[in-house]
Amino acid sequence: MEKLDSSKYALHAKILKALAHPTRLFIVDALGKKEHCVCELTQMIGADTSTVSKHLSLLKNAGIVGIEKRGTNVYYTLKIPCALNFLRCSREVMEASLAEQIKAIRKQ
Amino acid sequence: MEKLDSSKYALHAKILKALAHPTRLFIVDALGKKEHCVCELTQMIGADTSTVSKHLSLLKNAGIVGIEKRGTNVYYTLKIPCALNFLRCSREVMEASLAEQIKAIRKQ
DNA sequence: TGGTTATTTGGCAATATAGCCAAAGATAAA
DNA sequence: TTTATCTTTGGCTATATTGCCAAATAACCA
Repeated sequence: MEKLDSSKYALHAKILKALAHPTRLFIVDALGKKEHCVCELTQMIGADTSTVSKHLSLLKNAGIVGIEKRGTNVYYTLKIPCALNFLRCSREVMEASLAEQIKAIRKQ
Repeated sequence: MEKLDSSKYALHAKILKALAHPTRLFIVDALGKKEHCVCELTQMIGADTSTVSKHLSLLKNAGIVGIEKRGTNVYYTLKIPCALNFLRCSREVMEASLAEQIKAIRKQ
């Protein structure tokens, strides 16, 4: 096992942190189906454009999404399809976790 | 696709957030090999016991680890082995991301 | 019981994050 | 150039997170 202070864990954490927000998960999910410009995503999400833009910039920084400018629009694409496996996997974690919590509640 | 305000994304994000810290990734990695008590993890990590305990409690809350008390020790175990697939997957994301960044630097 | 070790919890300060508004940049059309 | 649209950035406040110390709790042993 690598040492804690090695960069491995920090880099891992950075990727996970980038994905660890409901809005950003929604964005990754949407981009997994097709590219979208900021204005489309803004409408789907229903937040301020600047807020959505900042989420996108965060995802771009983590290398998860990429951009393509066309006219005045900026289209975002999912660069790492593996991120979707991530989500599938996290669903399993989530469901196992929920099942456990339900069991715990019933025990009371 | 589900709506943004559905609980799906929030629950996903909660799991990811729980994993999104270098120390907690280290812990999950370590517990993937064998159970450990708090004192062992504390020594490996080199932080205050209370800090490690709080990280563990956070992971427990997310349903990722479980505990077994033996004597005065509390042994933590990885409850969701899928979390390790997570890490493998995130490694791919990370490596793809790094490769991209290196490419970007060379372009300058 | 009292003492010892292991763990958790409360409290605090430093730092990071999220989301809004307003302003600045960028691009295209008139 | 002016205008309009799309996007990003700066600034701000509210909130959350992290990590340490100190104190409380738990379990065992003498």
